[in-house]
Amino acid sequence: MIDEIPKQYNPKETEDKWYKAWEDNNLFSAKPNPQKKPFTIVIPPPNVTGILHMGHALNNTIQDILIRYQRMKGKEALWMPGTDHAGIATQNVVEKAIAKEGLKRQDLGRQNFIERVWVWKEQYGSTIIRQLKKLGASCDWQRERFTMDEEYSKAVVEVFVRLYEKNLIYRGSYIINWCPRCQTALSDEEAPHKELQGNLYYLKYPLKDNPDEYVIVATTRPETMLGDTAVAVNPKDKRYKELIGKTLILPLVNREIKIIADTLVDLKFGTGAVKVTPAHDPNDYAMGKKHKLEFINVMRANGTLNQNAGEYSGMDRFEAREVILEDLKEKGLLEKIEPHNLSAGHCYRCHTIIEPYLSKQWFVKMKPLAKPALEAVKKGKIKFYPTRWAKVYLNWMENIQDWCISRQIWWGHRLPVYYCRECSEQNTKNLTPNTKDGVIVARTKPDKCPYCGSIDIYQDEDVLDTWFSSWLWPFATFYWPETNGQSPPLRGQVSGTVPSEDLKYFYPTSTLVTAPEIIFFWVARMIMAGLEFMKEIPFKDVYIHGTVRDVEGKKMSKSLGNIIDPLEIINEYGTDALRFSLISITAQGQDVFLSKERFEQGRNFANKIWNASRFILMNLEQGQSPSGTVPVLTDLCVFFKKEGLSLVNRWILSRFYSTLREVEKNLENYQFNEAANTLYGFFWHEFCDWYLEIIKPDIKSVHNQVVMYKILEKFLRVLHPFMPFISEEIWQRLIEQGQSPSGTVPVKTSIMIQLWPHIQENIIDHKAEKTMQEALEIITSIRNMRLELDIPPQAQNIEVKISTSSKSKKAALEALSGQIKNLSRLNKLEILDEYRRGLGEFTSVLKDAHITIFLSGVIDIEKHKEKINQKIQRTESEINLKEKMLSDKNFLQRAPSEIVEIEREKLKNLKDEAQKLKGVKDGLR
RNA sequence: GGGCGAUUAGCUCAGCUGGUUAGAGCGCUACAUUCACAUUGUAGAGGUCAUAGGUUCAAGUCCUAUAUCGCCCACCA
Repeated sequence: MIDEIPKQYNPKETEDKWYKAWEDNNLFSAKPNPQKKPFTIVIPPPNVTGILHMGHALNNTIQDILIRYQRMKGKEALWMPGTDHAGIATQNVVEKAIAKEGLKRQDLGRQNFIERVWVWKEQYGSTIIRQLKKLGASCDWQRERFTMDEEYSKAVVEVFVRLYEKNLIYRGSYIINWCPRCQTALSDEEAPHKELQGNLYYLKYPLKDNPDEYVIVATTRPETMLGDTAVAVNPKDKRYKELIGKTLILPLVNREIKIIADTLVDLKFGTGAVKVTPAHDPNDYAMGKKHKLEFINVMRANGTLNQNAGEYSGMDRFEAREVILEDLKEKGLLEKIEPHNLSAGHCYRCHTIIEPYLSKQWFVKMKPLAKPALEAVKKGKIKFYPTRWAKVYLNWMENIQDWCISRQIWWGHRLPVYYCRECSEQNTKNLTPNTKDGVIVARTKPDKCPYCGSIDIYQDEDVLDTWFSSWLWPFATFYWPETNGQSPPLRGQVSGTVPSEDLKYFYPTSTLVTAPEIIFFWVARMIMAGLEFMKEIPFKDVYIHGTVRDVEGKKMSKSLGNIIDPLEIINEYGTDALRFSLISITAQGQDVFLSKERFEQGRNFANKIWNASRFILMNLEQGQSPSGTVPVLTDLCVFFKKEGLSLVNRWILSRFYSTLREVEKNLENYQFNEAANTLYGFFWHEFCDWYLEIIKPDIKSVHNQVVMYKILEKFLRVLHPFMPFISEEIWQRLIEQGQSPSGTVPVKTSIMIQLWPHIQENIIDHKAEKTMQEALEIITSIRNMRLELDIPPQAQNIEVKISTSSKSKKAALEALSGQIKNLSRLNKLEILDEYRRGLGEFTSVLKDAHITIFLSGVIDIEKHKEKINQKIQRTESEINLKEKMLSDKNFLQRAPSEIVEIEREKLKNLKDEAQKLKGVKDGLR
């Protein structure tokens, strides 16, 4: 049977097999259980158009670690999965697809187009879900949600109506961010500013009274001059004082515009005179309102100029810019062009430069929602990890602007807004002013107008911002607002669970794991929505992880071609390797710089675990201990009372529990890399490199059998959240083999539902750890000496004497002498309590021990002397430092006495060591 | 313009609340293959902790500047 275990771990043979087993046995599902505390994570829903990238891999690995850990800790752990309909992104993808057939969405019409999107969604929308499964994500898939599910959409409508009724949603004409390519309004967050290399154009606007005189204005977007309706100067500006109130002739259009005074104008910028285009700039818009200027829109939705642009009508905005500059230049009205760096908003979906555009949109009033959300973080009800993100959050929240939520696209939640044609006509005629412009906001389409009774009613064409549904994710996924238990059945039919109970039980959720880019879009808004609609925070902790970058620090993106595909890594190295490598290099909240080679570490670790386990399985007695008195799996505590354990076993057990404690602490503090590295170091460098090597010759002893088995078994459980597949594979083999005939042992079940090992404080033995540490140092020194003295590795006729004046150390060394001989490949070892120098020997000095090696062959005495000399020098310089320190009155007075004691002790040891070294040196003649 | 982060070994990075000799992975050097594992083992080399001040008995760690790189936010037309 053992022979069947291959020498190399093959992830492909285990991963799909175990994932299927977990799913088939419903191990991911969670439901309210009054016996247990809940632990809930809602997944940041990936876009349906998404394909798994490293960011997802990192994000979801972290969540899976948390969920698996808490599940093993005995919590009812729910990881709620789902996808986001991603309005603009998805619409763009499908538009591209139909473009291949030579079609535009307008050719299909709204209804048909949306049907196409649904078809697309059914076909490709589960790609990302399948990929998350490859990653080992233990989501409760029976609960999978989609932001356009029927029930979810009800929540969206409900929220819109409630906010409208509270006067927190309004409609109005404002300058918004317009993407001429997507042809929709965007929120401020969706139009991030990027630096652009542009120009500052100085244009001359002639005075009406005196066409030979000009006011020169500076602009970065000269094409908007066609919509200018004023020129503004600062009232304090002496240069223009005389001109305020005068009239200018707007070139090319020959419109008369006034010079107005406004403090908004910066005296130092440009010429101090600014052209005012109220329909195309937010500042100008404000001035336009204030000074009652005319609003002239010169652009169409697609970014071409409209009929107000006269002869430039039909040109693209950037094409028009060039032509207009040409024309101005011809008329001598272009003063100069200066290079100028500016920043402009870019569409976050298609990267087109945003046009500030006057249009009628729907907005959410944010200040009232922000207030409690600010408090929640300020009072520490919600904590950010790392804490610095709280500042970012607070800063944004304090300066929050109203949220533009209407989008002029087709894919999304249509606004629950209806218009009565009758009323709006009446209203334009100003006959019935109390009909709210015929606007009806309702949960379902009304049969007739509540104002006038007309049945001529139509729904608003626009859809809502995707984030207007995502911000409800922590509770809408539990079928809020249904609360009467009569809600729609869960997908996959989990019987006995009623959604309202779920919401009560699992909300507020525990931890949200996400990336910094999404704090404003999603995290902040979820907090506002949770507090507004649930009257409670949506989550307690927010863990913000870093961005995955390439080795040069660039964000990984398709267009840069610097992507490392997680699926390729899974294919090549295995999922566990991917997860472990990612986690081990991700310091809390720091960005991750990745190259493919990084994943070798995880693969190698998996292989190490595999082979160590293979070794243990090969050497593990079946079922019962050889003596028949000690069942292999008897609880350690009971066992220890009966039998005294060797130092080695006490040491490794203590090390294991110390490690476990460290890992737990790290996980509770969201220090995943620390946890992973602690585990790695323990298993590889302590358990494998030392422990297994030490016990190898005596591996069949009862103690060694029990301890080796117990540590592997417990280690696998601790490893499981990090490397779920390999831990399960080995666990299954181990449990089967280790099972005792008495049947008192854990039944053969999945590792993922086992309990996390309990820290047995009484087994942590610092003294044993220290003694062992020193013994290991001695072995290392002997090995080192062999190399230094060029003793061939095969040579075994080596004699060593270890002399120490410490009685306890002597006892420990005596107990370990067999192992020391073995690991240092010695033929004879003596432990003495006093060092006596003799001829033909070579001695190394440790803190309180001499190691003397006897050789009859040829050796390089000079080389050895040199080494000793170096060591003496190093020790003496250290002694100097310490002496200085210990003669410093300030130090003695102010440092805590323990520290002083430690330093004194250290100095004593150093002096001792120097003494011994000198003795050894003298012994070399 | 405001804010945040980074600067530690050849490379990529850890180092939590100041306190023994600053760590890891990769790479490098030497040696090792009847050994669970060469995706390995043993041993080793390699660091003025960006710079300058300061606080402290004590600074990689705290404070203040400076430099370089990166990110986020902002209505300089």
